[in-house]
Amino acid sequence: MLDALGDPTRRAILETLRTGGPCSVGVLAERVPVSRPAISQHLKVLGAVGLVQHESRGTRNIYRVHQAGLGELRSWLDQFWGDALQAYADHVRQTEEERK
Amino acid sequence: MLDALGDPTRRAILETLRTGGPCSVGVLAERVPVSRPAISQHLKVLGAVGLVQHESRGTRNIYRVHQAGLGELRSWLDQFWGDALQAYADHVRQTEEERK
DNA sequence: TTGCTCGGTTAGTGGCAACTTACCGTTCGT
DNA sequence: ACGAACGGTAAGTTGCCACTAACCGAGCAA
Repeated sequence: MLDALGDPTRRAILETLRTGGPCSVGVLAERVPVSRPAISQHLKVLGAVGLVQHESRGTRNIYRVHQAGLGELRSWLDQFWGDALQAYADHVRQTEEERK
Repeated sequence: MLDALGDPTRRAILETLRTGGPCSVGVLAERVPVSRPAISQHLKVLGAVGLVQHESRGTRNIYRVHQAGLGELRSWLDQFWGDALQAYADHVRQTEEERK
């Protein structure tokens, strides 16, 4: 998930799909400065983690961003946020007690 | 930001700081299966993007997760989410009109 | 069917980044 | 002041991954 978002090219693909709406692989290859096979490989990765969804229309595949992956990221972030605050509070309390 | 979160070892460091609370570099090196210099380098990266904060206490540096970076990630995610929905709605409306 | 376009797959290469080893500055205890 | 512990930095190596070139299958039009 975060591994998928770690690559700048994959983020550029997502950005293109976000701002321009769903489009085909060929169009993506025109807008993102890498070859078409590279686009395919990145779309495979993005699809595996649920960040992208595709729909066959004739010979061309239309890709769009998929909210499922974004939702997973959001819940992960919320959990991380809460736990970090909790752990920090615990740590403060613990060091307070050690000071006594 | 997302580049920093793209590395598994860095996520392990954050996970350790999250669950165990703030701790020193040496302790982190014990809990995460990499050498101490590697920990230092990763902490440098995490600190550069505001995901981690450190505080010198004697010779040892205590690191903890910093909410600033998490907040930035959250706002980015929220914006991305909204724009994706908007772009999708636009695309649906556009294809509807093309169908006529 | 034949030709054409679109796109996924494979093989191979190059570059980057994560890791370790060695070194050095800093700070505390004795 | 001396030694030890802690941690950041430099240099060097290795492994992985992003990329391209070449190939192949699938669907549409003539």
